[in-house]
Amino acid sequence: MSENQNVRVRFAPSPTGKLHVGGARTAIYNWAFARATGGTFILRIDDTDPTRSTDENTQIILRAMRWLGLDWDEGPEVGGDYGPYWQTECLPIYREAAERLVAEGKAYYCFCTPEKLEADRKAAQERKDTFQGYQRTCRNIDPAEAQARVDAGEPYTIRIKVPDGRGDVIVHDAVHGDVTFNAKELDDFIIFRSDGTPTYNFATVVDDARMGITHIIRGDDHLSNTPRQIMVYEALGAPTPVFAHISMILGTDGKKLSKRHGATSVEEYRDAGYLSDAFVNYLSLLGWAPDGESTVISRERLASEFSLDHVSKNPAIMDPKKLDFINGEYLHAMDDQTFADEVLIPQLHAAGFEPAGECLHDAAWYDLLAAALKPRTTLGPQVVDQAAFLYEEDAELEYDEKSVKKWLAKTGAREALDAATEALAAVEDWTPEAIEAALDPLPEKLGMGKGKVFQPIRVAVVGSAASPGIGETLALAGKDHVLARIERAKELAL
RNA sequence: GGCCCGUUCGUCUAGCGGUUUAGGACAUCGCCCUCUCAAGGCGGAGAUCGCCGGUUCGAAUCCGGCACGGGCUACCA
Repeated sequence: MSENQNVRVRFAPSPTGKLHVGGARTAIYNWAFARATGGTFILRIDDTDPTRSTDENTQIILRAMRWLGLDWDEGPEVGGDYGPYWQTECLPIYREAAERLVAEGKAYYCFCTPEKLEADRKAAQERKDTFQGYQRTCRNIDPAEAQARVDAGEPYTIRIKVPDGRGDVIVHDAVHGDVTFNAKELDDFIIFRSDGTPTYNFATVVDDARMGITHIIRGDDHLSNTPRQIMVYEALGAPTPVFAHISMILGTDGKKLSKRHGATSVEEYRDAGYLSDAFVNYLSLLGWAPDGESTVISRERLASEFSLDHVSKNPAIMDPKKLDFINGEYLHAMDDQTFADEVLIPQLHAAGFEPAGECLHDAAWYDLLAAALKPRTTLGPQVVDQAAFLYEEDAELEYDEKSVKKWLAKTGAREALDAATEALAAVEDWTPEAIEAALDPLPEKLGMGKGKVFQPIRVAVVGSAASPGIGETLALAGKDHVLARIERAKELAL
């Protein structure tokens, strides 16, 4: 990747809402591309729309970026040599750039009212013109006259002047290849509104040029706007960057992602218990594949192997099942200690099983619980249901009806529980190994299958027929509780 | 209306004219392991590569048309 020594990329969200998964993936690709090429990753806040942009949203986005682990080299909080990194602070810069284009004859004042534009558009439609854009009414007004009208206080916008005979405008796109547009189809579009604010297509280009952005990785809804933006680069006399338009992320029904698909924002995934690494892993593979084989890709690998030519062109449907699988892979790869500290214990606190800031058991107990639950968990909060039986009062433990019917209310169950009581009461060192050593001889002694013996014990202690191994389960529950629960369950056993 | 983009198993994808009886992963199904539930191991099913033509000895791969989906065409971003 040494050919891209001076790569500068940017992620430029508008703080008009939370960071959604599509935006997150765009951010990830920009970040990964910068890291893989040894370039610079810039974060810029595109808040030109003051009515919809809020500071709160900005904070949410910054928080999401940090959670995702996408560190930026320039931007809010870290600064940089190409500031400001907030568009609202750049208004004079845009103004100056636009005025300069007018002075150079590359842009012009337009005095058409919205009503006139609307009427023109309608007329073009009725005439069935292939071109339905701006009719260039004000393009040839004498500059001196235009200036006089501006000075007189007449409302105006500023339009870019698409050069006559510009011919084909070619967008060099790293994922789509060269995409050709005919300049004749391009509007003399507005770069400055009558209220004195710049339009998006102008402001971004001014900033991207000013910041020396070399590659623009963004959603492919911008592809059609790109030739317009190229007109601005050319008017500004700035080099045009390489573009990379990435596809959309869709919901499971193949439609645009929306609330009815469940979680759409990064923070919702964080709150649901997904691991940052797993989430980034999943999202990066949604539209990019290093080799077609790998499913679990470390952040390090992403940051060293990411390349634009392996980005796919077609929209991707979000698959929650695969996200869960990958999250599980990361969970299972943790050591027990880490799983206990970062997943298990926080979840127990969140569930209210243990009082905030306090641990009811010793470290060894949590490690044992972690070891027992880790392979059974693909998403953090799942440990809550699995551990719930450990936090019930013995007398209030609820029995799952089906499990009782299948294992307790059966002949032989009573016999098994009696034998268990005797064997377990004699266990001195209450560890999984010792418990299993005590229980192991029972099936043969009683002449029953292992299930016939162990399942009634399990249901008695857990309340249901599913739990980790019997040794671990009983060890975690504690000797006194186990014996009490078995005693209580005998009433249900035949 | 015009312009632009996209289309490989249910899903994410590999594939860049012959090595492809189209590979992997998730999901699904079955088997093994087993005291249950998971995890893990093994295996199965699943794609006439959107459709129709063309180029070629040979096409998922190149070209054209069509269909379907999406985007832009705003004093939204």
